[in-house]
Amino acid sequence: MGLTKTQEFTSQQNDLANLAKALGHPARIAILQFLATSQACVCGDIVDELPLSQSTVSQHLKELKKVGLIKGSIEGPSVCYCIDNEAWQNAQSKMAALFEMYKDPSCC
Amino acid sequence: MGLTKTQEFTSQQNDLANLAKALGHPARIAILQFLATSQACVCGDIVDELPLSQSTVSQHLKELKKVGLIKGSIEGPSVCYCIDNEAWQNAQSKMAALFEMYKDPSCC
DNA sequence: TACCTTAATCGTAAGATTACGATTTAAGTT
DNA sequence: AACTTAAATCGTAATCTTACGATTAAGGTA
Repeated sequence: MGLTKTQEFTSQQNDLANLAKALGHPARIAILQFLATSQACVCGDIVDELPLSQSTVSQHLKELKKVGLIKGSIEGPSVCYCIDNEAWQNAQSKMAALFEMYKDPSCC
Repeated sequence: MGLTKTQEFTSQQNDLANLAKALGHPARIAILQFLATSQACVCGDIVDELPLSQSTVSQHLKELKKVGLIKGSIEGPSVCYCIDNEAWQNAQSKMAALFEMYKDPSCC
């Protein structure tokens, strides 16, 4: 098959899974870390920072844009990328909420 | 190709990506939520809780075991599943650390 | 021993992901 | 208009993922 049974789960579960999926590649983690630690917007020198080709990096950026974590604004001939603050906060709290569901181990 | 260039990234980036990947499916989110909210260990009635076949659920459980988030102990004819407290705490702080890298938006 | 239950594994099909080179698109420059 | 630069998209190949039915393995019961 190969296709997830999305409709069988809640939208919260799907949202969180999609967010996690977007974080599920070291290149995308690296991109986010790079954007998070750079003070200003980054005008596309992300390709030079990563050990991947331009087209592959562009594909990863697309994935991150899809879940809203980053946004790109056209700045002359290049594109400036930065983290979307609102989406970032939202993702942070959603992920935190998952981990906070489990507290002390009542057994095992 | 289809294979991730793991060796080109740091082990921290790979670890976090693998963790996120494990969370990147609504069924696995559902399993974790189920285990997290149930007080005691769950003796394999997870299949009944999910809209998936027994073999598919078993496969998802395997993925979660692979990253250590859950563990299963044989209890007679069935298996008791629960969240691995240490791995859970570890995952929580790793994920939190990622989100804490970005603070206030310096631009955009 | 034969039977039943529970869960893992096998085999397989459909589809998604990752990666790259090549091409296209868009904006600025000469 | 022709050229350069930056980034998205296209086309494609290899591999991974998701899902299910069928089978196997392990443990308990009649």
